[in-house]
This record gives sequence, structure tokens and C-alpha cells, in this order.
Amino acid sequence: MDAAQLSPTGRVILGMIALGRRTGYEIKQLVDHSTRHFWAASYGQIYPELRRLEEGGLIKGRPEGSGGRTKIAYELTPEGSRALYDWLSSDAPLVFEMRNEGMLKLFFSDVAPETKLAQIRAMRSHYERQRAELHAIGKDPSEMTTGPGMTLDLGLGLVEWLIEWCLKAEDRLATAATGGVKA
Amino acid sequence: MDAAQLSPTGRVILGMIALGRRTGYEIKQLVDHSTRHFWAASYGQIYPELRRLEEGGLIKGRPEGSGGRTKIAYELTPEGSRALYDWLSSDAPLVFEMRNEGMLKLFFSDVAPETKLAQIRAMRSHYERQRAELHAIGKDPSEMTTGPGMTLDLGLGLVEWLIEWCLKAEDRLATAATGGVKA
DNA sequence: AGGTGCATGTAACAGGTTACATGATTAA
DNA sequence: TTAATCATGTAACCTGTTACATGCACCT
Repeated sequence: MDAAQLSPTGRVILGMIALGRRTGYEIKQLVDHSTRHFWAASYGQIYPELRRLEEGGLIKGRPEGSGGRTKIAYELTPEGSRALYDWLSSDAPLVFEMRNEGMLKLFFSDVAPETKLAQIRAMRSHYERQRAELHAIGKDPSEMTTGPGMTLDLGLGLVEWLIEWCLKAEDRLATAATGGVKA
Repeated sequence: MDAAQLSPTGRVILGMIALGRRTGYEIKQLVDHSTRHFWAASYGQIYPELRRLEEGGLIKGRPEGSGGRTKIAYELTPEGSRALYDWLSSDAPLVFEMRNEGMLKLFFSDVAPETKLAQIRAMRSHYERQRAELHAIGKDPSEMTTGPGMTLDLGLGLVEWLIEWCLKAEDRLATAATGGVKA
């Protein structure tokens, strides 16, 4: 199993284990607090994938009987490290997918022009929520040249740009509505 | 069938028909030249969905026997118009999904720091390609307050911001690599 | 005694892509 | 005649979500 055959979720899992996360539960936690905005994962994917990765020899799990119910801590095998590294250094075409219902509505908004303002406001409020979440994550200010740090910087800059765009668009619409005369 | 039950692809189809597109083929064409970057659709979705929408009474198709093979031109029924309008003016939570493998690699890049520069360059080259495509679409300069025009403006601004971010990040990394001394 | 968080897991479903099959029209 | 473009359609597959089931540990 090399990088080319590594499933999308498999890559996230390998990466998270490399960052020190051990159990499926912990992986899900970290995904929800970090990569979620640009790469999500659900339990329904994570647990079956952990099993597949172990069958493929990329990770090795051992039950930790710390008193309670068995929890399984995974770590990378040498092959797993190599697969992760191969993926990271591969120049295969990247997956860039997006489904943005806000933009879709905007695209069709000429059909109902009076809804435009509300749509942009809805979009802005989404990104403002996202900004707040990212700020919460960013409490501990990691270096801008570390992976998670860079990603956070990118994400925050992006949502801030989007919020600015919305504000300007709202302004433009308001001006247009009052016949070009600023209120 | 009201807006709440309208499937994602159904919304795109309804919108495209409202914008004047009639056949499944034409809808796919327009999607590929416009909404693709923030909302894609494949034939495998479009044709079955056209049938479902017709069964639901939202659109009505009639075969156009312009000589050759029957092609089917659809138009909105009054209920279809209403469903589209309902969706556009609804304040139900919006779908915002993203899978960005570039950011994912960046997130894990501390595992292989020497790949960082290449990753950011790959990301930039993706967005530069996208910018070129958007510029090609934007040949006819539509008003910034029309739906497609606004969306194009938003998309272009976004990719330009991303390209700038990449350039700055590349700079920062290059500087860090030479021990803080600019080359 | 009950709620919350840790922890694992699966079955049913939804949504979408890819590859293929088919065939007419049009331009070189 | 051949290639490209217009045009419709489906079956197999893949990926992922949602909702549920289970149960321990810890706090109040």
C-alpha cells in the first residue's frame, strides 16, 4: 500500500497518528478542532479505516487496559511513516473540492434580487462564526512556519478576507437600493 | 416538494433552467463553465434528477424534434419557480463543505519540513490555474451587482488573495532556510 | 441515581463519480 | 470518411454521513 492507494481518510489518520494522536476517539477530537474546516472525518470513516490501515501494515494498535474499557492506541509502523512521507512529497494532483451554498444562491440571485442582501449577510454570519472558532483554536500562538500554525494563519486570513468582501458587497447593494445616494 | 426537500443538485438544475438553460447537456455545460468551482454536477446526477424534478412537478420537459435525435428542453412550472424562490429566500443553514488537500498536507508538513516549499508552490500553481480559468470566463464584464457577476468577483478576489498568501509564505520559508538572511 | 465525557463500533442511507453505451449532426 | 461536438442515459462503484447501540469512569 503506497501513497497512491492511501485513501483520503487514511491520510488524515496517518498524519494525526504521526502528530501523536493514538486512539480513534482522539483523532476525531483533533480533526474536529483543527482540519475540520478543510478536511472533515466522521467515526463512520475513522474506525473502519483504522482497521484497514492495520491490515495494510501501516499502523499497529495495541489495547491499553488502563482499568476501564479497552481502548486501542495506534502508532505508525516504518511502512506507515514511509507512506505518509511519500504522500507529503508526492506531486500528484491535489484534491480541491468545494460546495458553497452561499455562492450558489448568490449566483442565482438575479431570479429574486430582493433576497441578495439577506444572502450575503447569511454568508458573512457563517464566516464570522468560523472566524470565532479559528480564534478559539489559535489561543496558543504557534509559529507561522509550523504546519498547523501556517494552516491556521491561512484559514484566518481567508475568512477575514471573505468577511470584508461581504461587508463591501452589502454596502454596494445598500447604495444601489437607495438609488446611488448614500444614506 | 418544497425547498426543504429539494436535493442539492435539484437546486442547481432549477436555477440553471431559470437562467434560460433548457437541456441536461446545456446545464452541464454551464455548470462546468461557472459554478463548478464552488458547486459541481455530473451527468450521472443531472439526468436522473431532471426526471425526478419532472415527476415532482417542478419542471416540464418537451422533446424538441429539430431533425435529429430527440433532445428534451425543460422549463420551470409555477411550482418550480416557487420552489426556487423558496430556496433563495430561505434562511435554513447553508452547506459549506471543503476538501483541500493542499491545506491538509501543509497541516502535516512538520513531519517532513523539507517538503513545505514544494507544497505551497503546488498550491499556488493550482490557484493560478484557477485564476486563469476565471479570467477566461470573465471576458464579458458583467455588472458587479448581478448574481453571476458578483460570484465571479468573489471567486477571483479569493484566488488572488490565496496566491498572494502563497507567495508570502514561500518568501518566509526561503528566508528561514537561509538562516534569516535574505538572498 | 443520573449526567457527562471517554471510547468503540456498525447498518442504513445518501450523494456523487466514473466508465460505459448509444447515436445524430457538423465541420474538415 | 473521420473526428469532434451535441445529446441522453445507466450501472457499478466509492465515499461519507447519520443514527444508533454499547459500556466504563467520574463527578455531583
